[in-house]
Amino acid sequence: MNEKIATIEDVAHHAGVSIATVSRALHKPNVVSETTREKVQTAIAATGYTANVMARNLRLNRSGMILLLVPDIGNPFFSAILSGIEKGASQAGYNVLIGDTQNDPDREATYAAYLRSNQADAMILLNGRLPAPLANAPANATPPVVIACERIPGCALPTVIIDNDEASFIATRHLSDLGHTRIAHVSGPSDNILTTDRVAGYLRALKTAGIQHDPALIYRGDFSIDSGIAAGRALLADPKTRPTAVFCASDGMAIGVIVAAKEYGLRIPQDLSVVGFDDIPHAAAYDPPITTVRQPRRRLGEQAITLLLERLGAKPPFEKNDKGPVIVPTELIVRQSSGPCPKA
Amino acid sequence: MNEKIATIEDVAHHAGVSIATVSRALHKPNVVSETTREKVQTAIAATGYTANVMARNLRLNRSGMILLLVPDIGNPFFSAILSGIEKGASQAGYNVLIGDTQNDPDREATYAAYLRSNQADAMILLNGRLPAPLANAPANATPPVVIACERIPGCALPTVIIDNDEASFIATRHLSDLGHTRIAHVSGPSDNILTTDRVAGYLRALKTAGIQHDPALIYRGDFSIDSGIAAGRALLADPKTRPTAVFCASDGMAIGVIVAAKEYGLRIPQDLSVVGFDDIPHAAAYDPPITTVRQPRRRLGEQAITLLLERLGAKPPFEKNDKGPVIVPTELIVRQSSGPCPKA
DNA sequence: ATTCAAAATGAAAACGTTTACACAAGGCAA
DNA sequence: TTGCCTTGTGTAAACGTTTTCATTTTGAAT
Repeated sequence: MNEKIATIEDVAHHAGVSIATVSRALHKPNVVSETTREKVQTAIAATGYTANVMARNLRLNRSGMILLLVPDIGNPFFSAILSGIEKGASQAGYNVLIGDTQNDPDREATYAAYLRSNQADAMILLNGRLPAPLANAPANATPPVVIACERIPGCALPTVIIDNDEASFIATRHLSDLGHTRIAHVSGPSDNILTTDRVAGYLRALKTAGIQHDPALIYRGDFSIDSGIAAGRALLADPKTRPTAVFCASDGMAIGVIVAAKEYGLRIPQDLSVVGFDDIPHAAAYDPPITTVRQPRRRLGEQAITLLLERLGAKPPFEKNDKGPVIVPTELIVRQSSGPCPKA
Repeated sequence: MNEKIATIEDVAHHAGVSIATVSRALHKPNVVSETTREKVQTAIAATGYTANVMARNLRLNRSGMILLLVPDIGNPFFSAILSGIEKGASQAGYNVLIGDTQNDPDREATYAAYLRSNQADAMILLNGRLPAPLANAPANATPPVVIACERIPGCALPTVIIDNDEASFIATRHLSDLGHTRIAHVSGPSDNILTTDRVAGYLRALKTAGIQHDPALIYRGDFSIDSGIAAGRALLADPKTRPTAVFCASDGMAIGVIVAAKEYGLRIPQDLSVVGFDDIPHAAAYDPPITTVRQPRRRLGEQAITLLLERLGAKPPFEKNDKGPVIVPTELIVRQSSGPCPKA
């Protein structure tokens, strides 16, 4: 019962063979004879040997790690995406290392350096920004990187996204179809590509419906409940200019708007229709249950890891998809927070 | 512009020194002369050298990884804990590798083997169960493992938890103080130590208040919204036996109970008081805002990583705590989902 | 028996570091 | 001058694997 951890040499010694044979017995069983294979197996059992992964990785010049860059791991929105990625990666024998960048470019750069220093074999970006070291990389050899969630304009790397413009269009059209003409939009931070796309879809739907766009009806939030409350208070304060419907770029903000609406004594959806985005679990259990755009988050993660594994030459665990940016479909889930426009 | 990644040897060559000197210039700057140090620095800049972390780790026999075992990474409850751990770990130069066990003992064992195979230096358990390889470990040398969230009875490893019994006691007492005598409890899965502790606190509070315990008023859920809805339907169906207050072991279940209560036309809190557990962000924005026990989740993560870094001999980034299981304080947040017992 | 291909094995190099040890140069006291 | 400590540097071993290449063993065909 020696405390020292057994190495391949201990196994070799114990089995009376060379370390090369032990290694082969493990990784190329067909090339080693039946009898020695058994000897090695018993020796492994006897010594309690576990391969030192670091030594192997050094030799093979790989790390078995996939680095996942997330702006904020504390944000539950990413949980399901994460889960999908982790599932696929672990099936392919990879581990997922999560890098919480906190939207700090320095931290992004630090993590991106993991690729160079062999700490990670590949990377998935959930943060919608190309880390500096990558942006400067030579164009001839594309790094093993996949972008998910937010497309990066002008970046040729494999990408998996939802069609934010279209999803936003459909959600807004749902409201105009209900007869609403004063439809507000609570968007995300202005430097966010999601915001741009969703605002575009919103405006397109207004135009299609022949509704004149009122710039005062767009409020910039940050996806949080609190910013939704602020948006609601701002948009609903004046009964004269008050919209009859609000389309929010996140469910959290939709909840916030409803909280604010109740402060003003407005009933949902009789006095005000509210539509969210994401379909987080709480959207269905809210009072009233929230009409929202469902984002297939786990699916998004699965597609991202699939793209990456393809790129790495491993066999992807999920169904493959065509070339070009992969677009996972969204779905408008109509619940009780949206209804016909009240008579004036 | 050679595509090959620069090694320490390239740097040494470029600077006209030995690789040993380069290594020393990086890690023991005071032992190398000013002039060579500069030569090395320029050589590093010229070659774009980044140390191969795997080679270093092999040599140093460490991995720089802290393995975090989570039952389900898709569950947002863990997000904030995660965030606290990640912050502390990265400050101490460690990376956090998240292992999603999906409550599968096999996966737990697989991940626990990372410790042996040098893929991880230490481990934090969020899943309330000791992986098999650890349970069989020799008692003399305790592995670098910290347990968080759920205590493991009879396990001497460093642990950081909340006082579930006491928190539950206080929440229940809050209801009895409001005059309620028929107080139901929606608990978690029965094999969960959290459940045991919270039920105990609930019963203790009833006893203290001189309330006769009715076993029919305990419902087993699984912390999810859906199980809360089921609990609410079961407990509230019969107006004759209906409780006037429900204490739930999670906010999700509290929301579920409220959803069910509204189905029966019950007003919260006039007809029914509901108290939750965790204080997730949505609890405050629900209608009505939910009275709940706040779990300092980020704090919990911080304490866990602190304990672990202490164990590893690194200097902990957060304030140290005394010996014994660390107990992070909870707080009863009284909002509008709980009120006086209605007159009969 | 002899020969030869096939099969199985071992010796040793390589992966890129860190560090113990040896050594050279320089300064200072005798 | 000699000796000796100090300071800086280089040489080479070590970390635990995988894999190339050479060598041995096997077994069948002559």
